[in-house]
Amino acid sequence: MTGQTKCEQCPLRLHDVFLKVDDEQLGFIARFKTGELVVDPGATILLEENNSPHLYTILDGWAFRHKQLEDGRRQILNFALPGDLIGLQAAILSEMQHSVTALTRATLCVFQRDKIWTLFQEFPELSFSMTWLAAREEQMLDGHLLSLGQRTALERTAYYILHLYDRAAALGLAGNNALCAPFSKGHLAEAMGITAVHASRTIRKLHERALIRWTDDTIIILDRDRLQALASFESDPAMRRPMI
Amino acid sequence: MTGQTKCEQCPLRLHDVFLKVDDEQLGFIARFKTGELVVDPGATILLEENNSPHLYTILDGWAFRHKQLEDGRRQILNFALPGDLIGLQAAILSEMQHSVTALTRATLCVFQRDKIWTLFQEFPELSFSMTWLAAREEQMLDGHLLSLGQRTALERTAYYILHLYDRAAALGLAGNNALCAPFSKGHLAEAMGITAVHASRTIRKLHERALIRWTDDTIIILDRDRLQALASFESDPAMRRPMI
DNA sequence: CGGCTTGGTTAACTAATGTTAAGGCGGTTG
DNA sequence: CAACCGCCTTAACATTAGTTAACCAAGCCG
Repeated sequence: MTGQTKCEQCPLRLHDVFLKVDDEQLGFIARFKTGELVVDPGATILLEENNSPHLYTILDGWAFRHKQLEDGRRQILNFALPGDLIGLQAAILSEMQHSVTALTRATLCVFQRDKIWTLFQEFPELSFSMTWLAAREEQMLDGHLLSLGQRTALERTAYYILHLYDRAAALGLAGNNALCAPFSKGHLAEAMGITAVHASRTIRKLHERALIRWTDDTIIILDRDRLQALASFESDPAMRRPMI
Repeated sequence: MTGQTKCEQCPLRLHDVFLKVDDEQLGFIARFKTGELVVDPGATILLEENNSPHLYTILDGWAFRHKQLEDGRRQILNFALPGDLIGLQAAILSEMQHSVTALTRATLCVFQRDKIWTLFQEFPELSFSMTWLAAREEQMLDGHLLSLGQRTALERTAYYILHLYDRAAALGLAGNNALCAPFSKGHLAEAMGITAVHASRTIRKLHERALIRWTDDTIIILDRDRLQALASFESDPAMRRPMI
């Protein structure tokens, strides 16, 4: 492993949301990791159709997965935070049907896709973790699908803010009802499947109802109970999770 | 294995969309399978919150995954066809956040969730297959998310019909541009996140433009090219896939 | 047979969301 | 400093989709 951050001293892994791995697994991960990638905000990490030989774990920073129609309409599928695995579809299905773009300056651990088979053969725990991560992404997408299909723009906005707040908070990136948002309102609109104009109207409504305050790059949840009720949001039980 | 269909003589597995497995793996699958479940149309296979000890593969019939808001608004997340794995989220994350309901009379292979760990330890190929299936479901959800977020009701309808036609056709359940649809227009509406009334209007428009014909339970694609263009649908490359 | 339910259709009307356009504000750059 | 750009906001207006309600047809059941 050639990157600057040694897996054995990974600062992210110290966080207690992540399950501990034994030394043997950690050793494999260290060998699996072939480098580190640092990207600027807005940089493309993975491009649809463009079959990348890499698999990544976000070590630091935010990114987002997105997909577009021929005419340019774009949908943000999900945001990706530290600890999230990126490029699994390409690695497993050998076909990437979406792109990934960095939202902030981000650091990524780079894994060689062709070693993934060794992982499955020699490390059942890590194979399980990989499936776990895929199943969890699926679960998040299920939630977003419910949101896009059934919630109104107002409910959707409330839901999405809570969703992101909770994910960030689990990593210590948000707390005290304050989320330092690295994304623009336009990004949020794209994730919710509404126009930026309508997102603006909708966010204003949440302000007027004194549910949130969004100034500069910080979203403050003023009344979580009412926000949750509006969104009919159910927070995920706190749960430790694997990280590769 | 106690079910009526022996894995070694599984009729579904004969289909050439499915990758062949060696005898050792097949033997494990046979032991992993603890029974067979036959359900009537409309029967609940898995219920949200209700932590089931089972994992299923659809052997025959159609089902759908869905999720609802407190007030009853319901979203169909995806349809499930023969060969699809059901309940992976519950098995891996020990938490089911959606329900699964049979659309037709369906036969399911029942697997014991607690044996899944043995699978990961002893059968790397099958572990890989499990991740493959999870990644593929994720990919389909990505597609639906793009659809709900960005396509109009008309485009979405065109997209969804093509999506289901292709999935069914890969299994020999559709062909010659005819799909024998086991779902109602209302189901399709729920999958697309529009009301049944609006779905009716939308389907009528597709009729008027001579793109499809939907009589009784059969959807006929009259002009695939134009339908694809309308939806800006890109068909998936034909690909063999694993089945457990 | 007759009434009931389910799924579907249609129309008229209402509400939600998209579109277009104009302008503001902060940051950057020549 | 001025010009410009990205991001956001607002308003007026257009379009899409949701709601309600009436009606049909088919299947089912007492």
